[in-house]
Amino acid sequence: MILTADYFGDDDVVTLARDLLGKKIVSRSGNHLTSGIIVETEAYSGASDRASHAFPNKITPRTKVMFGPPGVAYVYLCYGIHHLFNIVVSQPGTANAILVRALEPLEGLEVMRQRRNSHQLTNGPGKLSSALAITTADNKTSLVDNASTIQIHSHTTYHDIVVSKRVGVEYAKEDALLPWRFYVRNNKWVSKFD
DNA sequence: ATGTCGATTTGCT
DNA sequence: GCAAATCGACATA
Repeated sequence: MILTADYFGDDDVVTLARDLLGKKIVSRSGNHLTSGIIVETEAYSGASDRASHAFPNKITPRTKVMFGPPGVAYVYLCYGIHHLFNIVVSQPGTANAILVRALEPLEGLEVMRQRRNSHQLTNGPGKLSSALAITTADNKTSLVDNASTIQIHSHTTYHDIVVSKRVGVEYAKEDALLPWRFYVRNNKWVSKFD
C-alpha cells in the first residue's frame, strides 16, 4: 500500500521518523525498478533544530520545499558529491523532514550493483541515492501519487529499534545531542557510523 | 564578487 | 586513520 499525504502530514516528525522503519522505498528509473526497506532514519525540524537547513524557519530557494505540503522529496547535494534523500513531512508551514540513511535492498539488486560498482549498496544516505538513481533532479517530486517515480509503501514492522544522536551534525551545538536517529538493531545494512 | 563549509564516501597510508 | 573529492547554497561586502 502506497503511503499517503495524510500519513506524512503528521506534525510529530520524530515519531514519524521512527515509524518509517520497515517501510519500503520503490524507485523507477528508466526500465529499472529498485527497492529497499528503510532501516535507518533521522528527523529534522526547521523551527527549533539547528541541524536543519531550514533553522530557524529560514525560507531560502533550497529550503522552500520543506515548508510545502507533506509527501514530497527534498534532495540536496552534500559535499558537492552526494545526493541525500529526505521526505518532507508535517503540515505546510512546518519545515520538517526525514533523512533516509539506509535501506535493506529488496528488488533490483543487480542494477544497484552496477550503479554502485560495489556490494555496499544502500548502507548510507549517499549510497542509497546512488543505488536507487535518486538525484537532485528528484527534488520537489511528489512521493504520494500513483504515478510517482519514487514511492513509499507499507511493508513490515520492526520491534527492536535503537535510538541515538544524529550523525555528522556536530555543528548544531546542543541540538547535535537530540535522540532523533532511529535504526533497526543488528541489521547489517545500517550505516557504519555509531 | 568572494569565501566558507557541509545531514558523505572513498581510497590511500 | 586521514584527507581528498567537488559544488552549490548561503553569508558577508
